[in-house]
Amino acid sequence: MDQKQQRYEPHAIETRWQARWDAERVFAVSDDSDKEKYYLLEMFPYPSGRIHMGHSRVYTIGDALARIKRMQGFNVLHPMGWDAFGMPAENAAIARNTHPAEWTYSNIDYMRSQLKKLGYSHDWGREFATCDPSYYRWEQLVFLKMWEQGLVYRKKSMVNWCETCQTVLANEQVEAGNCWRCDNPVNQRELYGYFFKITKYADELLDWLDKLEGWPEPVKVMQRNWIGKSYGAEIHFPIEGRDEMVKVFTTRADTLFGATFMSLAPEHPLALQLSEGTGQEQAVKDFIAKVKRQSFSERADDKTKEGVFTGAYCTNPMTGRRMPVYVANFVLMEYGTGAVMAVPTHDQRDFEFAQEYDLELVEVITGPEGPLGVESMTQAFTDYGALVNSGEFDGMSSKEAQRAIAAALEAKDLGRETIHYRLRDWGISRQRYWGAPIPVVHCEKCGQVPVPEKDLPVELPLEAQLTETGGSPLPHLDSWVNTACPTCGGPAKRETDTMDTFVESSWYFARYACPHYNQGPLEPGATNYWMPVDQYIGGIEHAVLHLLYSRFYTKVLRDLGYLTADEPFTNLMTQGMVIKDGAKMSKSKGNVVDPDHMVDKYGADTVRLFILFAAPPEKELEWSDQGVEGASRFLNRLWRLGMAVAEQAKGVAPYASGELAPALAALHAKTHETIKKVTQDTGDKFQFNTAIAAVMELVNAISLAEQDQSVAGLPGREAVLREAVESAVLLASPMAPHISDELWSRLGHEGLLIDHPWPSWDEAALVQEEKLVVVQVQGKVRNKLTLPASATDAELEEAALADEKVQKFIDGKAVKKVIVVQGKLVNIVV
RNA sequence: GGGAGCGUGGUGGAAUUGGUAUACACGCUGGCCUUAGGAGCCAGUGCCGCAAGGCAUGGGGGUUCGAGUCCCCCCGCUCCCA
Repeated sequence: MDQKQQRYEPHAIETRWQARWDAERVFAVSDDSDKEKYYLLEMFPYPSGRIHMGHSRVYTIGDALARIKRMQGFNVLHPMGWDAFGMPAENAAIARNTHPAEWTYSNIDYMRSQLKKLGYSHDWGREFATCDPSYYRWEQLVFLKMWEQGLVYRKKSMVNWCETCQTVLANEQVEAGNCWRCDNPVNQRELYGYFFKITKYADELLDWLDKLEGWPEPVKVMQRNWIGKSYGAEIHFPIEGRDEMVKVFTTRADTLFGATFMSLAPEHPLALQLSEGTGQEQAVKDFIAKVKRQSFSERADDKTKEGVFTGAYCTNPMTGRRMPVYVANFVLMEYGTGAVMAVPTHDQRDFEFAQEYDLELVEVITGPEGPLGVESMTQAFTDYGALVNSGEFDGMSSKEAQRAIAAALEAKDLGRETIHYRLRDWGISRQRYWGAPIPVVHCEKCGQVPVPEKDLPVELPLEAQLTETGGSPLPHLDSWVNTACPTCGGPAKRETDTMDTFVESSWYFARYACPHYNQGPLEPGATNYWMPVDQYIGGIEHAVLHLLYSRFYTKVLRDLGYLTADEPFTNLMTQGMVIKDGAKMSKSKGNVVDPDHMVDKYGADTVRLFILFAAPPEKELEWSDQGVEGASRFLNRLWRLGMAVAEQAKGVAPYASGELAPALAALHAKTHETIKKVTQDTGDKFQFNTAIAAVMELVNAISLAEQDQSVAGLPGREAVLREAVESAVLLASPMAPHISDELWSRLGHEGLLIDHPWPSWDEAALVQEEKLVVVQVQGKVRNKLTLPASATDAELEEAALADEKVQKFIDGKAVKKVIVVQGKLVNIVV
């Protein structure tokens, strides 16, 4: 062995082992196995150019778990690929005068090499990029099948338009009025687009959340809120002098008798119409224009409740009251019907609005304390209660009245009980180039015609030239746009919108089961075996985006007969962000740490170990250069000990049985305690931080024992040391796989640790002869006694009472009570 | 405004069903070794106190033999929804 190799040299070691893993294809899996399957998946990356710290974290967490499961005897699928369509490719292509495809594929090549440098156990044989026609052709096929089932439709509607991105966004992709990707304000525009009927699955998506026991509660709550199922009534308010109704959805039909005016969203089609000829037309126009200039947050701010009278009136269908119709900024077109029956006595926003514009108050619900009196109300009474001033419904509870009033309205054909969902259909049309073409052609004679299956894929034309103005080049690419109608053969034009890239990520996880299958999107045998994903890992920012779309799409695939799984992900883990100096890493803040630089400086094992050690996975991780140094120091320590023991215990088998001196018995016990702790901390929980702490404790204990002169030459010393070191190496291997494989080989083993069984602990080794018993007086710790483990509770009590220090605190007082806890604690009450 | 979560040393963070608060690591202090130290090893490190001891898990109450953990109120921070 050459002298140089005695030192821990991470780069040499890592290159060597990565080459061997690659050459032997050790991470390739098949579904032909007697072992139980375990499908572990991290959210796949967008090939933006370089791996960032967030990627390193999610893939390190996933890799540690994948390796543990593999060692524990599972047939582990751990694939990797690329979410490769998307706008950054277009922007980069324009900026660099290249093509999105070229930019994307070169990024993929670079990022793949980065991931490999981190030593992840991905099965690269299953890699694919979603921008490859062999992938998106199946998405187009599913689109056609969805079309047949009425799950896709085209409509003109008000849509969210991001000016910066020059495209439409789905509701889920608008965050606080801004674009989820570029964070610029989103405005409304009327456009044609294709929609997936996710609303048809609203109930199933909601109900199944209760069965997803392996999902974090916050994510489920967010999805529940997003779906927003509410029971209530639709109520029609006839408009005075017109043959039209204002339709309203309310969950508080019980307050109908208190509705004294009507509030419309500024975008409501009736808002302007109703003001025509009333003299209020200009005022309404000005107000709408003003609201349009307001940002989302200004509008949502409770303090700025503003409105304007339209000059028109509608009629309360129960009381016949004449209700002035207002346009109000706090009413949003996106929710409900864009119109709110205003009950100022029992809704706080309506109350404030009524105060501002001096509108009438009628109290119709009373609480246990009786009526508040409209004169003295300082805020709305929003609780449920008993009805008053409500005619035949007086005395009913809110709950009873809601149903009774809805029934009464239905009898008059002016309303009905109904269920409302906040969830809207998923708009998937994007006015962008770098995406999967929507397989439809538009014929003057036949209208919209789906492309026949045999003509798939509709390939994205790579010859398109992007222009600096940003829009999609597809509408201008005549050679591609002009085609023949599949039905009549006449001239037709291709749809030039592409699909939302969230469609690709809604089924990639299933495609990993059969990435090369070319008879359809999914091969039944493979997906039946692998799906659903047993453990999914990714950022919580996708709680109502990717994670909701994927659930929906999985159910669609199931109903189309492509899958049998009901849900895509059995267990979900959402990892926290990586931050530096208390803030999210960003170029503008200058606090970005590049994982590549860290790997170059310290090696992949150190980076991985630090990432896992610094924080539990679901929490934020504060990057610390000193913390990385600490991880590096630990690996150096492990290396030195491993090498020392390899030398001293050459040819010695790990300890199995025989009498041991107390110090050696203690190390043997520590070894098994550590195996137990690491197994438990990493198994169902993902507490790699405490697992690593336990391995560090073991290594500290080995280090002490190795230097302990009092055990030198004693029987079993080398065997115990070997057992301890080999255990430490095995337990550390999922986190720091390269150094572990290297030490394993230096310890005289042939195989790879990934193929080695996970160590098991011996309960007998954990049994100690003596126990530390804490003695309290009045609940305060007064002494700690070392007593035989066999001591009974009575003996513990006796020993505690006899103790000098304890006596001092009892101070001659009468002992009232003694509590003994399972041979580890005695509390004396005086 | 509504909902959820979180507040533990100088720092990141540990603490089974309520049972030794501060594991592990960083940082810091002192020492050893060294031509040197961004290496290694040893010791110390919650606060007050010479000590005995007392006080400490955002603040205040409560339940309990015993509370970081359970309950109530308040303060602060974060996230989601409006």
